[in-house]
Amino acid sequence: MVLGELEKLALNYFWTFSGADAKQVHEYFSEQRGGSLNTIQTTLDRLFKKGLLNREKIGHAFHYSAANSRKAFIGQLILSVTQDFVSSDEDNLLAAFVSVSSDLDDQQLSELEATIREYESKKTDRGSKS
Amino acid sequence: MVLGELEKLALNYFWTFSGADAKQVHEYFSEQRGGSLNTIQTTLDRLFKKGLLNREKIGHAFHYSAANSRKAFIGQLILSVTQDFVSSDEDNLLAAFVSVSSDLDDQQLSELEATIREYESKKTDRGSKS
DNA sequence: TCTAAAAACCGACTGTCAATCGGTTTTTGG
DNA sequence: CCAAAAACCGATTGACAGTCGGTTTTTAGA
Repeated sequence: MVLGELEKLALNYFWTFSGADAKQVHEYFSEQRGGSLNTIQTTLDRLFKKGLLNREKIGHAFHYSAANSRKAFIGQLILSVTQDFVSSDEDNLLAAFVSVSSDLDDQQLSELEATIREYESKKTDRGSKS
Repeated sequence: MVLGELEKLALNYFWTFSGADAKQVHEYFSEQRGGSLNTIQTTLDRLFKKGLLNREKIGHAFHYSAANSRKAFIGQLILSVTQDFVSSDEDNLLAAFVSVSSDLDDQQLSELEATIREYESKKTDRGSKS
C-alpha cells in the first residue's frame, strides 16, 4: 500500500484531530502548503476508497474520519511492507523488531517488553487457540 | 523507499543465495517469470544505485551481493515506512509492534520477548549511556 | 418550489518511478 | 586485435499521486 505525501498528511490529520470535512481539512492545510479544495477532496476520496477513511454525509458534505487507529494502521503497514521479505518462519520479523529496537534506549526497550507481556496475558485470558 | 516487484524478488534472491552476476540471476528467474537479461541488469543496477546491493567487477561482469542482511533491511524498512506516522513519542511504534504481535502466537511472543531481553543485556554490557 | 451556492464527481494533465528491452558502446579474455 | 560478453543509454509503457478546471448533483434557505 503506497501512500503519497498528501495522503499521509491527511491521515495524520484525522488521527490528530477528530473527523472533518474536506473544507476543514483544506483550511488547515492551505496555510502550511497551499493547494486547492479540489485536491483535498480527491485525496480524501482516494483514502476512502482505499478503506483508510470512513465517511458519512453530514448536512451537505461528507464527514471523514480515520477508519483505523494510528496504532492499528502502523501495525498493518509493517506487516504489509514486510511480508515480501520474511520467509515462512517469522524469525525474520521478530529479529527485525529487535533490529529496530537498536534505536530505542533501555527505557523504551523495557516499555516494549512490558507492553508485550501485558498483551500476552490479555491474550491468554480471552481463550487459548494457538 | 518504494521497491518494485522485480526488485523485491532480486533482493530475496541475494539473501537466499550468495552473490551472483546478472546472467546468473537472469537464468534463475527466466524459468519462473521470463524477462530479458537486460531487464535484470537494469534492476540490479537500480538496486546498486539505491545502495541495496554491492557490486564488484569479477572477470568481465559485475558480481552483485546484498549490501545489508535481510534482518537489518527489514528493520530499516520498518523505520522508514513508519516514521511518517509516529509522533515524537515512540509509544506509537512500540504499540504497533504489539499490534503486529496479534498475529503471532504465544510461542512467537515468548521468542520475541526473549530476543529483546537478549538484546537488552547485550546492549547493557557494552556500555550504558541512557 | 425554485434557486444559488456548496459539494461531489469527472476527466485531464503532470511528474515520478518500475518494468521492459532494443540498440550502441565499452570491456575483456583469448 | 577481435569477437563476444557485458555495460550503458534511451525510449516506451503502465501505475499511481498531486493537481485542478469544469460539470453535475445536492441541499439549505428564500
